[in-house]
Amino acid sequence: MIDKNSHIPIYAQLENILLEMIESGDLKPGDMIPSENELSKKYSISRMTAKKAIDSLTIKGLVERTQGKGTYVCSIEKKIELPINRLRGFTQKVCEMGLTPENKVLAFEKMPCPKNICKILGIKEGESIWRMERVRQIDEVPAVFEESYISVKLLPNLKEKNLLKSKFDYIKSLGLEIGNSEREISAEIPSDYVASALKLKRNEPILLAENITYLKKGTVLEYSKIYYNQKKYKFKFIAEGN
Amino acid sequence: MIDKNSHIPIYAQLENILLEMIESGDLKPGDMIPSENELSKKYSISRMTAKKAIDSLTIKGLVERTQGKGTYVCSIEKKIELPINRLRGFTQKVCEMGLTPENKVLAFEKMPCPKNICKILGIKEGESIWRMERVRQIDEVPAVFEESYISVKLLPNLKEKNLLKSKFDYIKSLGLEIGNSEREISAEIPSDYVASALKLKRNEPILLAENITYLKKGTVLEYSKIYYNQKKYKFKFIAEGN
DNA sequence: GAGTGGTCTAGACCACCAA
DNA sequence: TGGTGGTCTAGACCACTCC
Repeated sequence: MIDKNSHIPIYAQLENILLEMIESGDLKPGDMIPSENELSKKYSISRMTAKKAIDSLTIKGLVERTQGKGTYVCSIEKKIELPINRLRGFTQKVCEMGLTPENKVLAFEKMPCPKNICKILGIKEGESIWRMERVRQIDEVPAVFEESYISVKLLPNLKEKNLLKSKFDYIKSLGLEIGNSEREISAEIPSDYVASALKLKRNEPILLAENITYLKKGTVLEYSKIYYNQKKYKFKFIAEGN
Repeated sequence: MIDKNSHIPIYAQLENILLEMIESGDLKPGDMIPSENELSKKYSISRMTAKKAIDSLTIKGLVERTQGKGTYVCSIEKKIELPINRLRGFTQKVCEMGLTPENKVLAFEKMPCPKNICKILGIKEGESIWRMERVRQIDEVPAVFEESYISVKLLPNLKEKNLLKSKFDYIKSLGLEIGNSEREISAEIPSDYVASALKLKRNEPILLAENITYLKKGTVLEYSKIYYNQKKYKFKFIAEGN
């Protein structure tokens, strides 16, 4: 079963063995997989090597580990669909569900604009900006972590309480017209800070969208980074054929 | 510097130390970071613990390791922009650059349709489908790995050579009109097979798009999974404000 | 208290790279 | 040949869960 003289590392071989057991249905969603001790005995390998194999399955999202309990094959949960090609996808979806989005504000501060963000927002170095961090959730389940930068000149009277509801609703209420957003999307391993804000384990990959949002008149309104929790949500849009 | 009695693991503390050295510019892109041996001596920790810290920086894309050479801070490379909201983003971009896309066909076979894919394609169980794997690249740099399923009934005369150029061009040449595609996007740790096809290291996160592509008349043309290489490419689209 | 995973160690052998 | 990272070991202590 495991060839210790193979050029393929033992942990990779064991990972493949477990993978096949999961894909073949030998191990079903919700089942506990053999413990590190069992595996190390069964295959005559060290516990650390067995752990490395299972850890790899963990970050791939196939199993879930709990200290004291064991390692279980992940269930295929029904995920909530969010349209990622709309700025207000989350707000819209939550409203459709008859709920209101809960926003937790983790940071709200006025600060001098750092060089790199000045360029993006098109303002002078040293000008004041708002820096905000929010977690947006439904039923205590975090959906997105949002880090956002807006010029103070544009929103001089912004208060933390305006962030508890839709930020764009507040902006619209000031008579500003919001245009489109350039969105760059990538897969990232988040910092421990972001991971814990989204209640995720270390080294789980997540979607990141970096956005430059414009006003209809063309000036830049906001630069933001949005981290999406894939555990409970899935992200869709339509790609055009032509 | 490192508190061995802290509830924060030593490897996480060391990772943060190195992270700050990189973010502060103390370690610049291209610089070699201290070796595992140096770090284990300096902080009186074991080499395995130092390795764990550096491995974490590796999957975050901050450093690159080479056996025999050392670990180096990643440079900020200029990436090629690909529009992810168009089915033919890659082909279009390559043409704009005055090149033709190079496609490598890794698999091309006729097979009975598995249950889950039957549902998606809207065909009967046991009907024949084409299963294809391609890597699409520019200058030997893989951009995307594509796994695709199409009913044989729709394309009875498909040949492997039709996959060397644009697949959609071939389909159009048959008089079929391609519509839009439902695209679900996620961040994933790829299998070792996909990672090596894209010339990536183990456990690096990548973007995955799962697509259901329709013909204009409404029937399903294709189910595909596209894995995007973020090392050299970045993926953009416009999100609508309203 | 028994079993689980989380961390850490000190040492080993290997493959790879550069000088 | 010496230094690097890649793998693996056998053992240790801990925190957690469940009974």
